[in-house]
Amino acid sequence: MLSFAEENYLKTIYHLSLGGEKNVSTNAIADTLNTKPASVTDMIRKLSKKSVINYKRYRGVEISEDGKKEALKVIRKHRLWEVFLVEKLKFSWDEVHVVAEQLEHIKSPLLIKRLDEFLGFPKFDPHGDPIPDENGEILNKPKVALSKLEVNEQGIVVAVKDSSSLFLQYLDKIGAYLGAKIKVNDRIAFDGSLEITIDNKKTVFISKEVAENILVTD
Amino acid sequence: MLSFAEENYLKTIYHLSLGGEKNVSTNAIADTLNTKPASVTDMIRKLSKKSVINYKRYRGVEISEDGKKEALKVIRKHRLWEVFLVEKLKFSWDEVHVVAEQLEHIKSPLLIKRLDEFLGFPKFDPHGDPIPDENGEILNKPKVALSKLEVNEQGIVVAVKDSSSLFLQYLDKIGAYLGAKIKVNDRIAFDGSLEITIDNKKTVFISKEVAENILVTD
DNA sequence: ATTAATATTTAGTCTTATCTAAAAATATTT
DNA sequence: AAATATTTTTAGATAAGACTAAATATTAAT
Repeated sequence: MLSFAEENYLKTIYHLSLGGEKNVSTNAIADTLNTKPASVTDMIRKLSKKSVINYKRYRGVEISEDGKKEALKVIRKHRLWEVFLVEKLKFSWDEVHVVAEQLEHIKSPLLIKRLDEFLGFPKFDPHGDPIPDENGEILNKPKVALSKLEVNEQGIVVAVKDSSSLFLQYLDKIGAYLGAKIKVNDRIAFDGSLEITIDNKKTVFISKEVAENILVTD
Repeated sequence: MLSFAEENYLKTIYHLSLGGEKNVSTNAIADTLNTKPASVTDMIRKLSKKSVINYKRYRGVEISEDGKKEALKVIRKHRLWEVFLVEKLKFSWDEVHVVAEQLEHIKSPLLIKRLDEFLGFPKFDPHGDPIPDENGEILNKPKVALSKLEVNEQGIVVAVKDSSSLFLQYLDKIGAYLGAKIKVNDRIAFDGSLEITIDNKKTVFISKEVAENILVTD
């Protein structure tokens, strides 16, 4: 059984290992967890002993199959709780993360089974990220940045790259909710900004940077 | 801010201080928490420094006003989560406690406010214990053991003294749910057992011991 | 009122998770 | 390829929460 801290490290390693390189560096882990590299080395030892990661000194870590399973369990819990908070308790997009960080560590398989049922077996969390099933399988539709669409193409908002409060609040303000349909009307050659129409109602301009941080599918 | 462990100690001290003596002994705390007296002394020091209890060496502890408030906050969370588990997630009486022990430590005032709303501002938990409000106020109807009723009197099941799984499962079996109306038909002089009718439907015999562990109000 | 029994505290140790400072290994630059 | 910079690890400390064993207070019993 993993401790809270161990679960957090493992989750971080899993997330980092999705971003390119398969070997995750000590510093990268320390940075995302706001701890010191020395602490990371200590924890890595423990996780390695529990064989949820593979580790060679000075060579970074690779998550094992077992570790991936454990990480996905935590991520499943996190995302299910986020759905609960938004759909049942009327939390806004940007308020859920901190609370879900705590709830994800509650140990009770029955609780998660029943929560899943209660929520109607959701497949995506409020940020549009897929919820792993009990076996750790993830449904993965191809996602593309809004900035990559051609003029007159459209897509459904399914996720964001930047999930800072500031960004999510901005999206709320312009009405670019999860599930919103966005059509690209025009691309301004000067700065790459876009004129878009949201849900066939509102037409706004967004910067290139914003468009790069909104992910859509068709 | 109190840690998980500190919250658990404080909750225990609060509960113990309701049972008669105002000064709670080191051993009593150790017994209910399944720790050793030496560990209790250590923790008592910490809690005393945070002024949630008053402590004099060898004289046991008394919970302070601040401490009472903190304890009631935790108890409020515990009982609200129990309502959620039973009413929304279809947990049975005897499954909720262990999970609520974990959920009660989640730190988010907003979460509890919204949960309370979502549940319709319940006043009692599934065991019939009152839920403190945001200010720590408890609604307290006088409760009496079923064994104390006269023949032909009746009452509503509002709580149990023994909340072990075995007992709760037995109550479920005979249909003596929270809120059930129980009428005492007869008292057997030989062993003090009772013949009762539950919800005007089912008539069963229960032992004196069982009757002493069911609490009712009128 | 001593003695015996019980309760409580102290002293010292362990584990988990963190830190700082220094040493060692790896990467990068010139 | 030697020198420099960066990354990672080691060594040693600290704080929380728990433990055992021994010492000290308090309470009960003769």
